[in-house]
Amino acid sequence: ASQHPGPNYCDQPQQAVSSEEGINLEEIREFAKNFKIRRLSLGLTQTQVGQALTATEGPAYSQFEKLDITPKSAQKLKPVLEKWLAEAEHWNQKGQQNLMEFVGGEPSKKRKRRTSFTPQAIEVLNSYFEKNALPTGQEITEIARELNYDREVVRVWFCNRRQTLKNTSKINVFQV
Amino acid sequence: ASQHPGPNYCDQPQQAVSSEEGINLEEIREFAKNFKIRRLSLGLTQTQVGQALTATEGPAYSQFEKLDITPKSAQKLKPVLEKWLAEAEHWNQKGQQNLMEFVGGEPSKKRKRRTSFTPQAIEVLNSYFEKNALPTGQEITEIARELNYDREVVRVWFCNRRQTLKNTSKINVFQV
DNA sequence: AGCATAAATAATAA
DNA sequence: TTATTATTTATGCT
Repeated sequence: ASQHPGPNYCDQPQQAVSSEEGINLEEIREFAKNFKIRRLSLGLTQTQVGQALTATEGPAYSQFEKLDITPKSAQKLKPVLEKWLAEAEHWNQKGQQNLMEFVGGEPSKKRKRRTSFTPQAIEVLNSYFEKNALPTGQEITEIARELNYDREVVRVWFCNRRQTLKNTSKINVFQV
Repeated sequence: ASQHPGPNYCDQPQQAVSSEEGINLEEIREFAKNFKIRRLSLGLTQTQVGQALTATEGPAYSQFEKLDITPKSAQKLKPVLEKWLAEAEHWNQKGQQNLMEFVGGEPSKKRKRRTSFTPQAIEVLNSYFEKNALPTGQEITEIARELNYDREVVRVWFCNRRQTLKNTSKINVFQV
């Protein structure tokens, strides 16, 4: 029977999976149930919580809204939810206004939208890279200004460029 | 009849024709499909076309191929795309250099040939993956050597394998 | 003719 | 910096 014990793309989610990897689904379900009760006590809807969390924690947690999530993410999410809820309860004690403010108005730190460089920009970046793969902060700033891209985006581009160069070069200098 | 659920790039809205405004959606779909084929024949990426068009015509092309666009904009965009593409093809006839100049970028560097793993190799990879979805660099190197594949290819395989696992194996942990 | 997934690369975590 | 994730692109296949 042990032909393809592996992760199963095609099947419906099963009940008792994933005790592998040390993730305790039962525990997570228990937590979720409890979480719901406490959420309802605060008079919050799933949507409210989901949106608040997405705002503060980024889209990685957006699945919460859909209640559709992998065991792994669930594991990661649990402490975050716990902390968030505790905080919410704390504010609630000081009055519902405070709670609503906490839920409602956070600055959003979603994941940055993936920027796509124009072919021209890439050409320029590459020519700089050839000359110097490790530009100083000053140089980065200048390149960014020349290309009219955000400085941070340019900096990251150089990081990634070095990385892929390392990954793809056939001679693996760093291997033992 | 259990179908695989798979990533849910959910269904297209099934409006047949928005006949009110005399816009023929079917025709637009047809055009988009055709456009993609011609674009690929030129060796151009969506990004390249998008950027070139954004430069000359302003934004909102990228949504076009995905048909993620209102019928109205699509209608407006169609002739623009048609004209641009025809022109691109024209330049291409005079040599790829001309095309690239027209588009505005560097000559297309070819992408790595898609490697196809033998079923045996996949079996081995999967068995490794089951035991450990996150092998160290050292382990990757060894697996690659054992299977006689390029190390980078094996590394990427693990990346993608994690990715699809995450995308496909969702359970409703928060189910009540 | 569409799908599965290999490849590429921007963003983020550690 | 290195390692990994997230997102996009496009190729090889049926």
